[in-house]
Amino acid sequence: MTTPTKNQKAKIFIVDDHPVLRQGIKQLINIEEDMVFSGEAGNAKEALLGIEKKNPDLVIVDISLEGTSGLELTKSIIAKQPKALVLIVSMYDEAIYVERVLKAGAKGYLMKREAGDHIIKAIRKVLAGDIYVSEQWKDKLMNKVMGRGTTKNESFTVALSDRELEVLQLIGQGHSTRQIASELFVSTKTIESHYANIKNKLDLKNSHELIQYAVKWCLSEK
Amino acid sequence: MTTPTKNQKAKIFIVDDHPVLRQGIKQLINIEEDMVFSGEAGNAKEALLGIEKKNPDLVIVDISLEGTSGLELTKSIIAKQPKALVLIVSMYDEAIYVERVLKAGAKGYLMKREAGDHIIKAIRKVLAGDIYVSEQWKDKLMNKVMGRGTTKNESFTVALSDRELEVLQLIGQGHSTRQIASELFVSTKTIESHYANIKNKLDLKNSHELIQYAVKWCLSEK
DNA sequence: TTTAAAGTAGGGGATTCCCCTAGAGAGTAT
DNA sequence: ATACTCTCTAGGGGAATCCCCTACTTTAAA
Repeated sequence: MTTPTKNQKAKIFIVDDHPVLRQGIKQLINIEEDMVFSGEAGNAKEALLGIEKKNPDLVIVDISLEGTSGLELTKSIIAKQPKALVLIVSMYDEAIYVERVLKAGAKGYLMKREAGDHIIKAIRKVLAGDIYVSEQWKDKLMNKVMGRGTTKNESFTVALSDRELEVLQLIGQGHSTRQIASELFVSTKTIESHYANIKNKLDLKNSHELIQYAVKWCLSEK
Repeated sequence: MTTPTKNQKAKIFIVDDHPVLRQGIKQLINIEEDMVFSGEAGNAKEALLGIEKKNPDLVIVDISLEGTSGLELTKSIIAKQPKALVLIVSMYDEAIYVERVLKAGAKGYLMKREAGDHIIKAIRKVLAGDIYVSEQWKDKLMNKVMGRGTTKNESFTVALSDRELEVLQLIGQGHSTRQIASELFVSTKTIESHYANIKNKLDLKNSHELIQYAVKWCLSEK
């Protein structure tokens, strides 16, 4: 991957299994003067081949590819080209993905629902060497990083305690408060406390959001 | 809604909350000589206003709109204009949706993953007064209609009603009972009833299992 | 026409949620 | 050593919900 000079257009490669969406992004990119559509792929295999061939400046990757996920593809790309610029697009607006994606080495996370000019903005920001995340997540991620006070910002994954992690897993498996309490041989009140602490740490509004988070977390750990 | 004469281009209206996707479809339509992009909307409310104003020949509706679902929007459109031509596009590849959508009055069901020329093909078919469904679903739907007497429910979610499915989705998105009730303008008691019915139909023991199921189902693409 | 299903909603007791406070023990910084 | 922080534990109490009922209306099917 080469850095484009000021007179060269940045070459953008798109990996998404929705042809129409590729078309839409392609159009948006080619309207701009400082970037140009370089190639596309509908799955991870084609993507790795195409990227090697076209040597783009930035790769846009859909996180929910069929077969190999966008997350895995990102890791593969970064493994081959540590300096590669990967911008993830996703249907999901979930912190769980934002964090994982950035940890995997991607330089940005963008929701498909966001308007077209956001995509261009995100591309420019990543090309400039910055990290792009939506405004709404910037705050949340900041809170998470800052909230731990002195601890180093090596990871976004919040420092849940062992016990909290254990409870989170059981929640994700669909167990009720009472069930969890009896499985861990403690009071339901204790589990309620863990609920509250986890919710605070993860910045979740209510127990439904917690369960949602827990289920997603359990699924993504596989 | 007026039928276009042979010399008039068919006006196509797009409802989708992904701007990039609208852009992509718009491009594909405007390439063709017998159709033209007429207008767009990102949600149900804008859609109903825009459709009334632009009076398009065909409306493309994304099934997974935020707020009012594409299914509900389709029903509203058909209620206002029984002869309206609605083509549903979806990220999802589920029989439940195909059936539901056609029962709601839509004239076609198309997956976003399908290539661009399929969309044009689908639009032409619907404009001609036919029903469009993907080849793979044609057979399945036929089998279902034919052999309805003998075969039982092969899929769990098939048994859920429209409303129940809507509630399941909102649960999967992490909304609370109260939230869902106010979003759907009904009593919390009604939502509780839906909870109970869904649990029975899906054979789930408690609400935590229901939430777990809902989240997984939402993630695995409705 | 009868039957069934869907959508609505209420009663009422059991349970859980969600805001507090709080103590014991482990680890850490000054 | 002392003070401070974090973890794990658990309770009080009111609000919310769950979960078992019943029940009415409307629409669809047999």
